[in-house]
Amino acid sequence: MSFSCFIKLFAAALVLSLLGYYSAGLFGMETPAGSVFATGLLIGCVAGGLLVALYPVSSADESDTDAASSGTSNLYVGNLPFNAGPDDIKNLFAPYGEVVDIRMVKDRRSKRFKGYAFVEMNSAGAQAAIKHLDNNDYAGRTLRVNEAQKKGEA
DNA sequence: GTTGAGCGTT
Repeated sequence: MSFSCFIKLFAAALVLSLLGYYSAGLFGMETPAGSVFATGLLIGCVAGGLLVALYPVSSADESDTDAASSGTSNLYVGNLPFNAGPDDIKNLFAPYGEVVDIRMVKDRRSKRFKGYAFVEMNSAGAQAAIKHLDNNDYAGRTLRVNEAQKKGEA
């Protein structure tokens, strides 16, 4: 979420700075290219800041309505192989429901995967995933899939 | 490139 938001901000700033650069060129300004690009960067930063100030409202509203309509719940997924990635988890849970979010827990210090993750998906799919994936063999290990205890979402 | 029970991070 935060990463995609940051990427969007960065992309918006970049695009708008280029826009400012070309618009300055359209005005026929004969200023040095460096200052023109600097002005474009300034415009891009201001516009990007405004965009980010407006963006979370609509985004939160959309996600809230989506979460409320689908009824998401998070699952605790443990005993995962260390070489598993978000795509593997997504592929595991995708057949049972709509996977909204995947958070892989890694060690805060070493940034390494700790072997368990949290998957947020719609409640029906969550129950189906628990029924089908819990205590099942995956890559030589017994998968643990249960409802998460904390950080629950309404 | 390391590890193996575990309910978390921005």
